[in-house]
Amino acid sequence: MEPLDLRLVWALLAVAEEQSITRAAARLYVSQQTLSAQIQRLERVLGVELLSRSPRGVTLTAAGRELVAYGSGLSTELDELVVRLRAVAAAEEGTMLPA
Amino acid sequence: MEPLDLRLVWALLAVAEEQSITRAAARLYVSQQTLSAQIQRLERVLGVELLSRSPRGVTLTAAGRELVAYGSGLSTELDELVVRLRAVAAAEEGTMLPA
DNA sequence: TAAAAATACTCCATAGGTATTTTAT
DNA sequence: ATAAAATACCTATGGAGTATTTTTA
Repeated sequence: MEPLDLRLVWALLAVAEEQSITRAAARLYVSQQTLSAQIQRLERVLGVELLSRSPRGVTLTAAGRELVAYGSGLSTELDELVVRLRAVAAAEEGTMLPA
Repeated sequence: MEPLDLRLVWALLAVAEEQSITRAAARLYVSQQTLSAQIQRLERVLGVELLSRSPRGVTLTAAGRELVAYGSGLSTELDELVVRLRAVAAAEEGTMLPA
């Protein structure tokens, strides 16, 4: 199975906040077309529609809201994880005997 | 900041189980060189050494063990998430009125 | 000195950009 | 008619493979 690309989840978070692919794209410094394709890629990998499209713009589906909720928490968790890893690595360095 | 690529984390899990890049590579159907590069990429992104290398093979650093522990749980969580998303999507479909 | 991992290189898949078309109010 | 998203097409970055070299117990 194709693995979940977290960049695409972060992209969805931006779309959710802006309630617009076009505006989120600007904020992410990518083109509207690219962000649109990213969301489609995410939907294809998950096999689930995340956005309802109309010429007025986009709204989250129930699955989209669920993923946004999970993704927000995950984003925080991963940031904390990286900090922890670096702390652990630094501590291990400290246990090395001087050359 | 460069985003964490989960495929690389799954690769580390395989290396941890096999305690060997070469054997893990075989299990993942990629070359030893590719898997070696993947782990280096992961280490570069995180800014942390995950493996201690020697001609005898590899062993996890403290940070490597921490990431393996976190990654194992995450793998399970994400599988469950996908199942949940599909269930939610199916339920929403059900609420649509027939055309 | 030999096994395990790292490096050098080549190639190709795919993510991203630009131009354009489609959609539905 | 118009503003938003989708599609078509092209390009280039970087991930994967093969051959080879390096490492140290």
